[in-house]
Amino acid sequence: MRVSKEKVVEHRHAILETASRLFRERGIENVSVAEIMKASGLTHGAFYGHFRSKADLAEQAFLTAGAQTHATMLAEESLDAIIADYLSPRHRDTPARGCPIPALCGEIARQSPAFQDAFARTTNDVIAEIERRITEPDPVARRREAVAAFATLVGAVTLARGVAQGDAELSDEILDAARTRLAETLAADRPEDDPR
Amino acid sequence: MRVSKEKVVEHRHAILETASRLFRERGIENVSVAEIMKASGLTHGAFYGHFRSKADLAEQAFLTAGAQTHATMLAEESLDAIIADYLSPRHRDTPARGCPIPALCGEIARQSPAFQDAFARTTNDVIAEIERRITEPDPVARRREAVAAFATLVGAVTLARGVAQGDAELSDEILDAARTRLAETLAADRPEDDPR
DNA sequence: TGTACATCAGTGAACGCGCGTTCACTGATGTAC
DNA sequence: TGTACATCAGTGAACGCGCGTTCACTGATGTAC
Repeated sequence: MRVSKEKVVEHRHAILETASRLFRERGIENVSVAEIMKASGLTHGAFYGHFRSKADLAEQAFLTAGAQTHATMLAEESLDAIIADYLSPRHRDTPARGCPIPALCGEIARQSPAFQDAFARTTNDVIAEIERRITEPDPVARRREAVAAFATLVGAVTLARGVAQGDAELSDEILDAARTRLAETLAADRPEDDPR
Repeated sequence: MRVSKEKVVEHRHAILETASRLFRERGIENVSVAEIMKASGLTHGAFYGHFRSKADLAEQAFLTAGAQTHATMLAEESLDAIIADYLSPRHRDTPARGCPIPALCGEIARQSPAFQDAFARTTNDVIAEIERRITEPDPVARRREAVAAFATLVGAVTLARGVAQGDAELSDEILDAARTRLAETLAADRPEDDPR
């Protein structure tokens, strides 16, 4: 049956949020359209009134999650705070609410060119947000440090999630080691801030 | 029709090698049993004479790839050579022959507990191989550096693969930045070797 | 060494299942008068 | 403001397809004599 215009907007929003959450939690290919629609309080047939295809939804859900992550980073004052959040057990254990980059990185190669472009752009945006908080004066070195730092963040979260079930201690160790390493690199960038 | 005992061994080996290659290239869930068997020169029905299930094959294929990667690392003299290999465009572009850890990390959470244990063990083995080549005398700091270095390696390869189609320049930049960062960390560990 | 037969690796049709997507239908919403 | 009707969001059955897995059958291998 037909529903009000307000409900249509609400439904579209619910589908996007549910998909964004489930895709990060279990991967795009492991979540079905029917499951997303059921979790959004609708039946699967209504899906194609809101999105052109599952691939279209996946791309928009990624952008939604990317924008939320970017906004969270903008709100953080210091790079230390961003790193602490990114490498927290909480971020490792709740990918559904976390950064979509490590969550979906492995599936990107099989997505559409438009999705791959969006993924690369979001990655660049996040790196830029890190760079803005590095005090190193040389712009080339600063950019390089930001890229390397993000690689460490993504690798630590990805690996920590991968070994979480098989070796919980190693998982914690990975997060701690990455945090310590990044803190040392940061400190070296601003010796005047670090009295050691 | 029945085949010779030698052929049986050859067939099992072919299935394992093909699966190991295809799983790393496209992920376990995106390669079918039928495709593996066809690429191994057999029909899908013969599969269950060699392996109990696809999950069983996946676990053994991972261990095969892990052992090969471990052997390659053992053959490398220096940590710099290991890092250069791991962060090479060649490793990024041919996951089928590369380290199975970044290739399969994202799918591990959905595999059997036995598989997850094997994944964590292999990760620990690779980290130990890195640690053995770090000159830092304090064992706690040395272990920490090895764990952080591997997180950076895995993150750089994973991210570089993720953005390879969408932004080839960024992909190269990620590999270079991680290599530079690790080289600097390494140099700091052995100031007597680094005249700068 | 040669023959007869039991063994069993491989074949390919078939299974039940879940997937993404389509579509005829329903009935509440929104609009024209 | 009240009524008649056109619109269209949502429903649920149905589609073709590929998946992992099973199984009756085939015919070359390996063995007992």
